[in-house]
Amino acid sequence: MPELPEVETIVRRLRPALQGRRIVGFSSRWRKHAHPSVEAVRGGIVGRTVQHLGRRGKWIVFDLAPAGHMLVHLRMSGRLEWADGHRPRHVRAWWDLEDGQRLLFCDARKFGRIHFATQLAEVTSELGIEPLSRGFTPAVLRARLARRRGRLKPLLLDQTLIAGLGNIYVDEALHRSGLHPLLPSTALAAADIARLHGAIRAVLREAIRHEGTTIDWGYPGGGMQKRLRVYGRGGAACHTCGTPIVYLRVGQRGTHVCPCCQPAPS
DNA sequence: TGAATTGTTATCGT
DNA sequence: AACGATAACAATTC
Repeated sequence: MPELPEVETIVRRLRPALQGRRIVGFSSRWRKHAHPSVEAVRGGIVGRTVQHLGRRGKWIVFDLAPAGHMLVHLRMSGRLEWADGHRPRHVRAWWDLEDGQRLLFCDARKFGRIHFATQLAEVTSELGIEPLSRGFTPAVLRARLARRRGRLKPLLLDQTLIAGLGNIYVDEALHRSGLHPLLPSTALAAADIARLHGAIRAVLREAIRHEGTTIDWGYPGGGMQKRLRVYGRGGAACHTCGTPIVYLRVGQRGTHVCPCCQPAPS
C-alpha cells in the first residue's frame, strides 16, 4: 500500500546508510520476487556500489556504480528494514553490505518485486509524469486528461498517466478539489483541473512532510493518518461540511467521498 | 470462513 | 484497432 509519499519517506530514511556502500551479497527465499531471476539480480548487483538511492513513481531506485540499476516495488505489503537482531516476519530476501549491514525485504503477501536492469527505462519507460516535478503543471494535466476518457478516479490511479498516486491520495486529492471520482474526465473545466492539480501536489507534499500514512499492520509509523479527510472515514463527519463521508466502489476500489463537497455526476 | 486488501495484467466488449 | 471497463491474480490477515 505504500504510495508516493510513503516510498519517498522510505527512500529518505534508507539513503544515508546505503549511498556509497558496496553490495556484497543477495539472497532470496522466494524466487518470484526477483526479475528477471534471482541469479540475474545477484549477478547485476553484487560487487557494485549504491551510487544514488532515489524514487520513480512507487519504485525505489538503486543507481549502481559502475553500472546498472536495481528497482524495488513494495506493492501492498512490502517493507525494507535493517536486520538489527529483531526477528521480523515474512523475510523474503536480503542484501548484505560491505560494512556488515543487512537490509531485509519483508513481504507478507509476496506481491513485491525486485528488478535488475542495465537501463532504467527497461522498467520505468511506461510510467507517467512525476506529480511533484516541475514539469507537472495544470496545462500538462489538462493535456494528459484530454487524451483519455473515462471516470476520474481510475484515470488518476493509472500509473502511465501520473506516477505514484494510489487509492489513499487519489481519494484525498479529489475531496480537496471538490470533484467526484465518477466524473467523466471530459466533464472537467480548466478551473476544475487547475484545482485538482493543486490538490494532488498539496496532499502529496503534506504527506511527505508527515512521513506518510500509517497503514494497518503492514506499514506503521506515519503522521499523515490523522490528517486524512476522507480515506478510511466512511460514516464520519466531513471536516469541511459535517456531512457523513460515503463509502462506495469505483472500479473495484474502495472509495470515499463527501456527497456534499463532491457532487455526484448526473 | 471468507471478505478485504491493491497494483498490474489479461481479457472482454465496443 | 485501440481504448475503456471489468475480472483475475498474487497471498495473507483478521
